[in-house]
Amino acid sequence: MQTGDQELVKKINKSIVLQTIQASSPISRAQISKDSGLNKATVSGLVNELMEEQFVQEIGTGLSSGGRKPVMLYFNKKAGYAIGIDLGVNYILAVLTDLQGEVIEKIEEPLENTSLDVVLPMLKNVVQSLMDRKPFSAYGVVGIGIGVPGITDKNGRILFAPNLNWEQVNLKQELEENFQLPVVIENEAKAGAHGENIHGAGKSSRNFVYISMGIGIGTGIIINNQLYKGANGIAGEMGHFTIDANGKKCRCGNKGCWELYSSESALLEQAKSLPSLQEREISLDMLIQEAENGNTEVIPLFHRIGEYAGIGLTNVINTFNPEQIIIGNRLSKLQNWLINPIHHVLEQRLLPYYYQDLSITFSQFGIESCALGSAAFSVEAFFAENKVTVS
Amino acid sequence: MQTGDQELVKKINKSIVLQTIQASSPISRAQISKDSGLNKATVSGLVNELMEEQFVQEIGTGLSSGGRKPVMLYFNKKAGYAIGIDLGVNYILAVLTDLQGEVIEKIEEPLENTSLDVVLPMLKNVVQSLMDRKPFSAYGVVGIGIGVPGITDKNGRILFAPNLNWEQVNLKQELEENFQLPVVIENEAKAGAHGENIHGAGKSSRNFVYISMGIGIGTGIIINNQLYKGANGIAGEMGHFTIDANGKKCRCGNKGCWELYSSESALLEQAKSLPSLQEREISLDMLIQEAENGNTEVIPLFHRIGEYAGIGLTNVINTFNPEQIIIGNRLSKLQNWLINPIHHVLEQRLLPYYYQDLSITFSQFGIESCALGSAAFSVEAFFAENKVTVS
DNA sequence: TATACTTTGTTTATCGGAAAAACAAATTGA
DNA sequence: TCAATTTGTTTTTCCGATAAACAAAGTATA
Repeated sequence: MQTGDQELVKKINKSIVLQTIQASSPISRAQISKDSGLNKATVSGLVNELMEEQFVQEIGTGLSSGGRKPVMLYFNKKAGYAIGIDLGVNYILAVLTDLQGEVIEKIEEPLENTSLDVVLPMLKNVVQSLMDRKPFSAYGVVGIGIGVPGITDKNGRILFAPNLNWEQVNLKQELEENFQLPVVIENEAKAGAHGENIHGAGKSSRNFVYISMGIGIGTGIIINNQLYKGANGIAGEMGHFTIDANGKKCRCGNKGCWELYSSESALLEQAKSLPSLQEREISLDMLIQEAENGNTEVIPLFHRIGEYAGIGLTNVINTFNPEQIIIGNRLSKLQNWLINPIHHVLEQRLLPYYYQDLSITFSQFGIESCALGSAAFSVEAFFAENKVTVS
Repeated sequence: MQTGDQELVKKINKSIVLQTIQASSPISRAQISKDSGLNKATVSGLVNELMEEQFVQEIGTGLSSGGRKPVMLYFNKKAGYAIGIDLGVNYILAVLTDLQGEVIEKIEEPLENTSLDVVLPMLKNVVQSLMDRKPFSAYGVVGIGIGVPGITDKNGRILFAPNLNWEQVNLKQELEENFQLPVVIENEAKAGAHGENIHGAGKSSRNFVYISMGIGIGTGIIINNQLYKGANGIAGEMGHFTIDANGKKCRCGNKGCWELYSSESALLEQAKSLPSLQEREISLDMLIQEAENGNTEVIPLFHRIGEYAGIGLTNVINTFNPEQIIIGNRLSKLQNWLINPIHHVLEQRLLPYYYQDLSITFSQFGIESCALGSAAFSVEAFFAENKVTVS
């Protein structure tokens, strides 16, 4: 049981100080004291510790406001680095970020074969390349985070990833042994949600749902600035809720799942039967091209996808009453065609109390949310080790 | 911002001590120390304060385990009382409970007219009757909690209660002025969920969803032993998620809402067209009677309601990955007819990872969950005032 | 029956950390 | 030049948890 003692108090306050600096740097000790409510002396002491630990540095003096000039502090985001990877179904996107989540290096590789024998060596290569390119720093690379398109348990085991055709894969152990670094494995949508929460469109919301619209639909639920994982860590499979009780059979066992009507798969499937696209190679980018050229079959198709997105979102919103919905992953490219049908459906189907304070946003990072969120998981694990929490 | 200081430490530890006593009374100071990890001296001090505040009392000595006999402590649940009310669509159920949630007095009255002019005086009467019957105690009645069938905002305002035909009602203010006691207003399903979490079937789960199957379907979401309310306090309207995108129009604006297929309304509506029940007054109790007598039209109807309950539950489970689902309110009386169809549908539609550790339970209190949960809200608010938290 | 050992609960001493107060340093403005 | 102000450190005080010592009350055993 977690009891209260001085250590806990210090951890709480040290976190407050560090977070204040991160959020408002450059900032003086005096200002931190005013913002946080902590005593000046307390702030001074904690700042000194953080400086010894290399997490905070003095940058010089600021402007006087009628007295002694303040010494400005900033968060030393270059004290260490993290690696974040989005293991997609047909690509690997890997980034090296600093402690603030800024991308320093980036590697993107296509994935033609998803068998573990192929993917694992590729992953190791990619990680090694990024490690080799890291700048010198106090703590070096502090961890590796990976977002995967499937459900994972609390120990980082991949239970089931249908689109990769994986079952029961212990990627975490494999990589930890190889690199001697802590590895975090999480579902791709959960990682994306976290990425948006820490660095992206969800920075100012405490309660939102991130909808990853890719090959399928995954979701990440942020409650009180924390990722909700559920009892076994597999909450958020809202792509598989029924929106048509007697609809098409889904691979998951259910019928009429949302993602059968509103996802990249659904889009490509439906595009196949458009007369104007017969005998052509169909891809997302190609459809976008067609729409931009004014193809009068593709545009209504996009609208229909948007309407079904709205129907699913109605469920999400009735369930969570979020401040915000963030739509990410590949279909966020369709933003311009989706946004109106979505709003139209929501206006029709939602009670006004749910709709009035709600904002529907598209991902700031497009496809990078997942890799950034994964890197952020590693950064947090590192800080937690150091008796500080950031988020 | 909530900073860490000694006061916080004390509050945390005092809560731990009180909760340990509540959970394991009778218990000695030494045992509390072992269970909680707090030092003996710390426990002694905090227990003394709790005794001064009348929340804890010594009951005598226990058995020796080879040394000095322990002094046994218990939670003085009679130090105060709370009033909890379930404002149903056609009844008012009010209870007077002790601080542990044990029912001391109970009043149930039918409600023929839901206009505020009728309901408000009745409510006041019922509360006054319970107040008059309260035993003598240190703190008296500490608060009033009310569960209502509608959505409420964070200030206890009833925004919209379609079945009562209420909009924008400030019940809280009205009653607080009348009784000079703190009043908590909450949605009926949220209160029920809380009741089950504190005292009922959900006592041993940290993550569960309570499904209130009454005239409609409401839900209460418990995450980490806490009620999730959403951004505006109106999360959990899962009775209104679409399970048939092009289905019947619902009063909420949406189409194909779950509660149109699996609720008391849906049941009664469908029962009307059964040949064997023509020209008869149809009610829930009457249908149960028929089913018990082996009516071969009613039993399949119950099964169908169960199947649709299962379809909705699939969505709930894919979303939350809960440890437990608790089904309460009036349709919990149909437990014996619903449970098999529900399990059958879940087995078919859920991935095994969601199903394997999940338990589907029916409410321990039947219809009383809401009143008990409402009373519990008041008790907690009272303790929070006293620098202690219980839950 | 005496004595050694255990367990319980209180008292005392110590320690860590926050806050308040005092102070030193740096700057502005009159 | 000096008063007023702001910043940041040092000193003192206070609070609460913990550890250690102790007192009280029991059991077990020779």
